[in-house]
Amino acid sequence: MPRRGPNNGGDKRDRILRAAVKIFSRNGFFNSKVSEIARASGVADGTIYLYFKNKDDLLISLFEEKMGEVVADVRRRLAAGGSAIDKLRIFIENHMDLLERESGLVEVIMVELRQSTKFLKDYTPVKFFEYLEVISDILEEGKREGAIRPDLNVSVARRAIFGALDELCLTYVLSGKRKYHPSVTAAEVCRLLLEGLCVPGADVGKG
Amino acid sequence: MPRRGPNNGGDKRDRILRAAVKIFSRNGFFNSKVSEIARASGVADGTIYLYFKNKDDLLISLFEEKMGEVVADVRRRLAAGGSAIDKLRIFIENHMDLLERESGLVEVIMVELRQSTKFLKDYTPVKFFEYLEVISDILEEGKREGAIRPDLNVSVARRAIFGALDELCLTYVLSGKRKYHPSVTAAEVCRLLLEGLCVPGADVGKG
DNA sequence: CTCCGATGAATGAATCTCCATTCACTCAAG
DNA sequence: CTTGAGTGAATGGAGATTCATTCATCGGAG
Repeated sequence: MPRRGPNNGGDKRDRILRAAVKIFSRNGFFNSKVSEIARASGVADGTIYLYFKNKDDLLISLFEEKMGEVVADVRRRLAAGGSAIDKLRIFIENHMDLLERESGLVEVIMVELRQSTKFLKDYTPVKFFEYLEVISDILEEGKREGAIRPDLNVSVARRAIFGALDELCLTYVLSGKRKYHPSVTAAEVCRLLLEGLCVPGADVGKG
Repeated sequence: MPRRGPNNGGDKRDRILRAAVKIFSRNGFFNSKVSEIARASGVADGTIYLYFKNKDDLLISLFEEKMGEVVADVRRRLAAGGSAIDKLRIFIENHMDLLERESGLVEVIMVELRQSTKFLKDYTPVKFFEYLEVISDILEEGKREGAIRPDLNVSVARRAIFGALDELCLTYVLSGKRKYHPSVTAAEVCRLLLEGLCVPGADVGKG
């Protein structure tokens, strides 16, 4: 009884997505076979095409749906309140911590999103932009509170912050997760971003 | 006379590499055909295999040799002297400026290097590490001069700096080079890195 | 209640396309 | 004549996608 019948339990689509995360993160999109994903999700090759238009669509759905969960989750954590600086800290810690909770997903996003954003025609990474929005929101709030420089260019800063975190996650993953534990790194980056590289009060030659 | 004969002028290998940069940056590694690169470099398909072991090797050679030139070039610019802070500024401006001078190369490195570092067995991006070394050297020098916080974790900071720059370059490229001119962005990032996000003297709640 | 045809989810072998790589051959130069 | 760089058509393998087929389930008829 548990094997056949239409839409056996309704979890097939999700099983496929989860398997895709695993396979894509292990081999990369181009080196992953649809048949591998089928095997890993306990489904026939053809079944994947009942739920996704094609291999590209599988990857895009993965980005949007899983990234959507990540955005919703971090928004929930931030809603708890606190100052903008607190929130930035929470955001950063949460980002680095994703590596432990959802390492496969983070790896796929880090490594494949660029490729896809650049080469897949008519794909806009909507949920990824939302993630960047979360950073903007925090920075703007910080300005209002007077904690963050009012002349900060938020749209450059949010990219810089994301880029820094992303690169550090990548380092962690590529090192076989041996160097720089996420929580240690998070603290270090927080300080770098908040205080900068210089010794307090040093003349930096503005301009 | 100019068409036939062994190693016609000795520039074939370089023509192939240059064409590869163009094609890979346009289509991505996996969507590029070896025959396209052959056509673009005015060479037969088989000729490519006289100079490179296979398609992967072509990409790796491209990374190492072109990146090597980039490293040598930035080192030359930095040798001029100045304070560590000046040098960091030069480094950042140079990095962002590469997008104008060598956009194809920068795009290939940004988009393909991650894939390759992660999935190509036994490939260590030596020249890329050297590029990171350049940042470390500047930061260490800054510590010695007393301009940079002595407790800064250099190996986290250099990755964060690279990541920030890389992401900003990517944004510029993906926006069709319409948003955030490199030189403007460079100035903004410099300030972010040197002074941080906060208003001077603000309490950040260290620890 | 039982039987039967309709439905459509699921399957996975077969197909179809694509492309990296090879290699038998060409020919300029020494 | 010999050498070997260069060629590009042919090959072989891979893997995305298709589709004819299977079978659990369901609803209506008897």
